[in-house]
Amino acid sequence: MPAAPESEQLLRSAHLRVTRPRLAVLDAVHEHPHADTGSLIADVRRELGEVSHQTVYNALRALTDAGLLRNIQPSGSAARYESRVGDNHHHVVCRSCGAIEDVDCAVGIAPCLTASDDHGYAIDEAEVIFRGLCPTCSSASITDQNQSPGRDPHVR
Amino acid sequence: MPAAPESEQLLRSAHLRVTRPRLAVLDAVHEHPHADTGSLIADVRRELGEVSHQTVYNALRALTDAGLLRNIQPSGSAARYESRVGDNHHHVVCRSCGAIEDVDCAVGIAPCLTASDDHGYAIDEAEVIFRGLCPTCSSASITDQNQSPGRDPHVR
DNA sequence: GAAGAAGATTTGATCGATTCCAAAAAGCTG
DNA sequence: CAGCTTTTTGGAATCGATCAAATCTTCTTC
Repeated sequence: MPAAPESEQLLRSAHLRVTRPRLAVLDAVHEHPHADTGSLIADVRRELGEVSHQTVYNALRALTDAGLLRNIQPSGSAARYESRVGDNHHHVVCRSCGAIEDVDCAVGIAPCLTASDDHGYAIDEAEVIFRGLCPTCSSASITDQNQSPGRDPHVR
Repeated sequence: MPAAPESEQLLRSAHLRVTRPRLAVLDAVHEHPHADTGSLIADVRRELGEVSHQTVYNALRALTDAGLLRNIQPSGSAARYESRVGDNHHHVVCRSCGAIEDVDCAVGIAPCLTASDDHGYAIDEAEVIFRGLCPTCSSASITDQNQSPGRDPHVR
C-alpha cells in the first residue's frame, strides 16, 4: 500500500527504481516549486528522517535526466527544481529576494524558439528569464528609503 | 602616457579609479567575450604578471556594477563576462562544449520584454538563452556514434 | 518467496568558484 | 607632496556540488 501511488507510477514509467528518497524528493519539489537544493534536502529529512545530501543530489539528477523534473539556475543562487516540465514556460525572478514565479510564453511557442541568427547551432530550447522586483520587495523599497539596494536581502 | 586611453577614459567616466588590474580586466573581456572568470584571471596574469584572483573578482564586480561589463551565468559553468552592454542581445549556448555566441533579439526589443502575466513584478530586463549544439559538436556527434552524449566534453 | 545481480544510499573526502578579512600599497584630492 | 580613501594582497574560510568505496535495497528470476 504505497503512500503516493502517482509518484510511484511516475518513477516506474521512467524506468527508475522506486525508493523512499526519490519519492520524497519528487513530492518535495511538487510541494515547493522553485525550491533550491538546500531546502529540498531539509524537506526530505523532515519527511524521512536523516537522508544524506548525496542521495538528494543523486535523486535530483536522476529525476531531471528522466525528464520528471526541470532544473533552473538563477544567477547567484543554488540550483532550483520544478515539476512543470515540457510545457514551454518561463520565469520571473525577483532581483531583491530571489523569489521565482512561472510565466507562460508571451508570444506563443514558436517565436520564442526562433533566433534571428542561429550561428549554425542546432537549437532545441529557448529559455527566457525576466528580472525585476516582486510586489513585496517593490513596495518595501519605496517605503524603506534607507535600505541597501539589491544585495540579496531576505533570501532563505 | 597611458597604454589604452580608451579603457582609461571608460573607467574615469564611471567614477572608478584607474588601476592596472582593472585596465587589464577590461581589455581581457574585450578580447575574449564570454570568457569565464578562470581564463580571465589567466589573461590578466599573462598581461601583468602575478595578480591575486581576489583582485580580478573585485574588478569584475566593480566594472559590472558600473555597467561597463555584463555578467552571464550559463548553468553549470563559472561566471562569464562580456563587454557588449545595453544593446538587448541574447545568447546561444552549446550543450556539449559550452561555447557561446551572441544573438540579436529575434522579434525586436519590445515583445521580448513583455511577459504574459507579470505577477505584479516590476520587470526591467528579459534574458533569452538558446540551447543546442554548435556546428562543431553537431557534426562530431553525427560522425562519432559511440561518444557519451551530453556530459560536458571538451569544456575548458 | 528466496537468491542474485544491478542499482541506490551512506559516509567522508575533495574540489572548484567565490567571498571574507586584515594588512600593505596605490590612486586621487587639495 | 601630504593625507585620506579605495585597491590590492595573501591566506583562510564558505558553499554548493562531485567523487569514490563499502554497504544495503530493489527488482528479477526461478
